[in-house]
Amino acid sequence: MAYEHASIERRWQEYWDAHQCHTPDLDRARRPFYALMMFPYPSAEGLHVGNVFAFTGVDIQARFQRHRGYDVFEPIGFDAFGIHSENYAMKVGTHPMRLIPNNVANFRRQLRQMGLMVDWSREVSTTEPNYYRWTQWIFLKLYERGLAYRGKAPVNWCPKCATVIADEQVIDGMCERHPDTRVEKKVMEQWFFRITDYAQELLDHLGWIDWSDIVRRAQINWIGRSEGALLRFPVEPGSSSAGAADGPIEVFTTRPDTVFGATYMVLAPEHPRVDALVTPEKRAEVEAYREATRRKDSIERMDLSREKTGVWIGAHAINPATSQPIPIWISDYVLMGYGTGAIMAVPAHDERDHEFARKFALPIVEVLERPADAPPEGAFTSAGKMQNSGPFDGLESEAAKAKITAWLGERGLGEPRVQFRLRDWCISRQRYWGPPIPMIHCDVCGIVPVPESDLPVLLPELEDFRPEGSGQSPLARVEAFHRVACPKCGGAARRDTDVSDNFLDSAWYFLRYPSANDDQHAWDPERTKRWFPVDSYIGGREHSVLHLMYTRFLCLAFRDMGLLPPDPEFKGEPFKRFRAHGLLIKDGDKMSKSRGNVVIPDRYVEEYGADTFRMFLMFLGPYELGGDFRDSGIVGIRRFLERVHRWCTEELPGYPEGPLPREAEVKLHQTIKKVTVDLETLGYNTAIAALMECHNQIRPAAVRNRFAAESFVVMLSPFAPHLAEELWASLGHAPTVEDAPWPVFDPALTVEETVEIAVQVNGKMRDAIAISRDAEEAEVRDAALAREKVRSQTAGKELRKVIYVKNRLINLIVS
RNA sequence: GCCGGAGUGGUGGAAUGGCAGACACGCGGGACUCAAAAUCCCGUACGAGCGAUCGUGUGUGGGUUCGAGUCCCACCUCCGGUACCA
Repeated sequence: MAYEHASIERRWQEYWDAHQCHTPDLDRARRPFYALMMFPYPSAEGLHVGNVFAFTGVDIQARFQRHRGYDVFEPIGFDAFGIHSENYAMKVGTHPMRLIPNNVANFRRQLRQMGLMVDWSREVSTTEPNYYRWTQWIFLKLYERGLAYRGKAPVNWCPKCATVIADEQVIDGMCERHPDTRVEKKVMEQWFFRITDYAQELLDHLGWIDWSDIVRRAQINWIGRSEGALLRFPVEPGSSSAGAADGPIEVFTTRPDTVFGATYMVLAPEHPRVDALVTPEKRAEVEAYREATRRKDSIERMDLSREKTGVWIGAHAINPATSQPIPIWISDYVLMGYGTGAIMAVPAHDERDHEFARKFALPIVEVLERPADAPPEGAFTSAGKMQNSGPFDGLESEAAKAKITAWLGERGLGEPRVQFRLRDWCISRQRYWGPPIPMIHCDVCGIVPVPESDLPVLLPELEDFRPEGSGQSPLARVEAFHRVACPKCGGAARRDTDVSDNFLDSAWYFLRYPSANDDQHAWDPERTKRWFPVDSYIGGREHSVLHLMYTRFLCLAFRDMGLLPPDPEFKGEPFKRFRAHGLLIKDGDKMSKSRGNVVIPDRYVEEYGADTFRMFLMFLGPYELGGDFRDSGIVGIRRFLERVHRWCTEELPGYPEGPLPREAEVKLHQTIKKVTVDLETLGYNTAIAALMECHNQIRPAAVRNRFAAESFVVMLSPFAPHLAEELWASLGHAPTVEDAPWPVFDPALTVEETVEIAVQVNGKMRDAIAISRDAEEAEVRDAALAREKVRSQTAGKELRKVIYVKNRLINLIVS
């Protein structure tokens, strides 16, 4: 009987559904294991093989744990809010409310045909009111806690998206979604979440959480902690009468040791003090520069090769160390968004300041001795011995940092300071396709949250949902939505017409899954206690800093609000283990819609079956590195599964029952060991290779051995679940193979009785000898020396030394 | 610039410092067949040789070691991330 994948896969998918095989009892599970895959973003093109690659890796993990006796919960949902969907809807001219259900249905069909062990009874969808009411509820909770605030800030504005986008969505100054569109700066009033309150804790936890190293590093860099000092530079009295009265200008520096070399200061053009500090005769020039900066888009501003520009604003500050007046400049190389938006410029010891000073002929004072081996020109940016620094001359600069900070501190001119690169999370989006922000603006009462009992704030159906480009959300055009009575005073008020960032939708979805059908809570406390944190989360490294950081932040905040149980072990971290999988490469390029090289799985599933396709994707390369997708190899997997099928269903019944030959038995036990380890470490490609090797060896033995056949089928099951069910039944078992325990190997049977030992002469391979296991050196040496090939190499020479690695190799050193 | 990752046969890729190329694809040969497909078997890094065999070989150049794809140093190339962060 041929391997007919279509009927086999249909049969078992129907069986799983009919018997609810993948719907664990969430309240009574004794050994819960939460296997999470990343929320798919259903697009019209449907699922592509990149998604399948990702999900299959999760499913294999889930099935493996199920065989190990865990109650596995593997949920899925759809993340269909957001700018991607909205832009696509505009492109095809269909309303997202009508478009999304079709896309989701198509996605669901494709996912089902892959044979994932997904609990379809707990599917969630971010665009459903019963989901986004809780997204809005989270907003309210953060607001209550003081973690949501309204701020005016220069934000990234994409003219094509016609909305504000996050820093993280700006790629090289271009919009993430429109690589040809430069992102502009625009000052707007926005909602922010105070993720920076958690900067230190988010950083600390990265020291111990079990996550892919690459993601931990990316987050560490993103948080960007740096230690230094906050220094105060008084404005020179008289140089700017209006500006001096507002107190000193604060700067952040990591090099307080070089403060004696600060010969000028630079403020960001947007710095709020500029207006008051500028002298009348300089005002016109300064205004012109500030206007030019405003118009400059971020790509221009970030271009490092560009020559430095700037304007002296006419005023002076006092260097707090030297008490000398230094000029105050503005320049766009100082960013308002980092530190205080102002710097002390030390041209001798900072490359940027050096370049600027050269251009504008500002004084350069070296306050560190330049070692003889350092280049004589340019800024000297390393540590060194202090000079021209008054009482600190001769000190090592590293040691001087704290001393100078303390010395300035005595006069109230400085203090130690830790600065983070991480910024608060801008939540507002001036778009249509997202959950409305549940806030009301009242002229009398100010900002008033929507009462919880009024949630959800439904997103109105709006035929023309295009953004205007004015910065106003399309929702502002809907009078019935916009105008509302103030919940506090009852007077006329206005709803916030922005929607929240799509990253908020996906920052808590895994909390919703176990409580997907709960109308009373966002997440049921008892269930959450049992299923949180998530045991295994596997996803793309493109989410290293955005999704994964926001998610961690929310969970730490929920923990502090008492919305999540205290957790001394994982300290509120949502994912016990996170692993980043690799990307699929196609024709030397990463597979993506924008490159137009995506591959759709349907054709392959139809022709070869889901099992073959799953296994093929896992065989392409190391799961955590990704692989090169070329379909030429898929027949290899197909042939393998056909052989296994034939072996189980046709050959085994005719074979005599009996033990495997020793060699095959050893191979079997070695394979169990190897596959077990490989599944734990996501080494799927080598696990498959090991199964093939094993099969190639036990099949020719031509015996019917229960343990061998059953072990093999169970090990195959995470990769090829439908076929494994079929074979499990053919071996005489009742369904389902998922309940079969993972095979256990006998360590004594993982080692051969005789081993082949490599023989080297002077480090060069010359021969190999078979000898009994754990043989003593003398025995191996004598055997080696007796070999013809060895003799020809050692003839007439003296044996100087023997290096023997048991069961591996012997190296004879002769002279 | 900085931080990661990767460079191994015709191809995808294997290799706790110990026989480089497992496992596959492809290719060559054979069996079966009237023939083909499918299947099965054998071979397949490169060079020299009829051959046994010998030599060379994991991006480049050095080094450590009895022994290096693996460790160290200095480079080159590709991919990803990030960037006037003071």
